Amino acid sequence: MQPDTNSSTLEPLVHKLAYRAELNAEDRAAILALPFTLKTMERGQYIVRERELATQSCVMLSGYSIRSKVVATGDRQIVAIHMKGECVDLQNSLLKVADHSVQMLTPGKVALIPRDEIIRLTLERPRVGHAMWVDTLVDGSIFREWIANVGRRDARTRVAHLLCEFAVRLKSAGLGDETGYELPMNQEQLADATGLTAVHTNRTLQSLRRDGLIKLSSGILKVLDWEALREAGDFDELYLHHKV
Amino acid sequence: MQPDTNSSTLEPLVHKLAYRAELNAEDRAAILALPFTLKTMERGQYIVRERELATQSCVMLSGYSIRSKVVATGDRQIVAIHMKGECVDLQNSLLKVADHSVQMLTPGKVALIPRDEIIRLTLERPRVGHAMWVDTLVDGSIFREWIANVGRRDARTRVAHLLCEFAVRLKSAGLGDETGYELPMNQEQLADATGLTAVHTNRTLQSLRRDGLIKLSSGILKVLDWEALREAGDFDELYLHHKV
DNA sequence: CGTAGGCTTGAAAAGCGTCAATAGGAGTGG
DNA sequence: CCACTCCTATTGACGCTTTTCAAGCCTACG
Repeated sequence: MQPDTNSSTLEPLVHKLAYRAELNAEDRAAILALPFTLKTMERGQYIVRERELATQSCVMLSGYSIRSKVVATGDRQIVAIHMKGECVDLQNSLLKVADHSVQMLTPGKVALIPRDEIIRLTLERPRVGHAMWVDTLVDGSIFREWIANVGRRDARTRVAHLLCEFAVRLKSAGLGDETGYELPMNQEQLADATGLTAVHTNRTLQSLRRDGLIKLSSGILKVLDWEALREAGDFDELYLHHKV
Repeated sequence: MQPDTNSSTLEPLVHKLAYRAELNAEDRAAILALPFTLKTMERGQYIVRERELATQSCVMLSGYSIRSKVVATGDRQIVAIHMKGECVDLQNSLLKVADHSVQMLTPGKVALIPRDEIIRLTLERPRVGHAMWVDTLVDGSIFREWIANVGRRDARTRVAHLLCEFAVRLKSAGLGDETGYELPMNQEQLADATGLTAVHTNRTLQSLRRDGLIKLSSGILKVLDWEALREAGDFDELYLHHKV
């Protein structure tokens, strides 16, 4: 089921898009034929910074990245996390000036594709354009769930929800499943993603551990009771639209 | 500048999309030629409910609507507000099963367009597809700002931010400006949009009034000091991508 | 062996939520 | 024109979740 995981081709993107809409062989070939620059990124390195002009789109080939915004008090809110195969910067590049930053969470490889090439491809091959559009709609769905998560859930629920989302998304990227995975974020980053402080995130994780839902140490998360975690996190994967 | 505001044609949609990408006369005509059902909606009426199958997309011709999600505790989070010209249900209809509800905030008219017709149009006229895609990307940008708003800003800042967003969006829809507008939400709805309680929203509004930033009574908001409100709300309209 | 980054802990304060009661205003019907 | 009702706004007192600040502790790694 897992496609070519060669980290030097756009195969992960094809895999992702083919999941969003039906693509024929020519469509796939056209995506693979996109010109791109391969770039090896370090942990913490910025792909785009807020207010910059973005002229390239970025596809994750390996590693993880986050999108974040900084508010007036200097606090940071992580608004999305991206993994293999995801297009992290269509948003910024199509809208020209970046309204948020994108930064590597771990080391990894990315493919930088000129914006104009993406646009050309979508105009020439409307089905590819449709797949990208649908993918953008799914991103939107995740954003909406995150709004609800930080807006209306308490700390414990928020954290559990995030851990559940990770499990499901990592599974479909072939990087984990409901029994556990490698969590690429530290507690401060979890806090920034859930709108909490690092201290409270720590206490919340302890509460989840104490109740036997998870085991988490040195970046390895073990889900001890998936159903309980799912319930604690008010998690319903519908919004991920994984089975289209 | 304002287009035909006839509330029985898709002109508001053309206006909106033409703002997102360049459309020629044929593109515009094709949009206007989309088959649709005109529907007059009452306040509070649902356009789509969470988990329903959505087969139609909905364009707002007049009035306001909200998207919302309900969490396990029964609390509601409003994740978006829509006004004239906006396509409120591409998200749900392209993704087939609705991951959130859409409901009228005020009475108004909407045009229901079969999903397949939208897809057909975007495949036949990639430029129209591109415009819709960009529009979806802007929606995403607004979602991200809302995540930051409810995740990292305090009550006063959140409310002020929302009031600022309204001013700018209403202005571009020709329904108000930075000096004031008709606010189509009550305090409970403001609370649901900002992730606060109605009581605390009330106190927050009073604080903004006391400081001479706004005047708000019976649904009419007057902005007494735009610069101060903007600052109080940590508001920077970049994320609305209004000047493409 | 020392340092740095991340994790953990405690105590106190703050912000926001909860509960419950009151007030105001618009519309309705007598 | 008044009485009634419904919906929304307002207020007060209290409690709880989360934040803040500050210190200490691990563990990986050079």
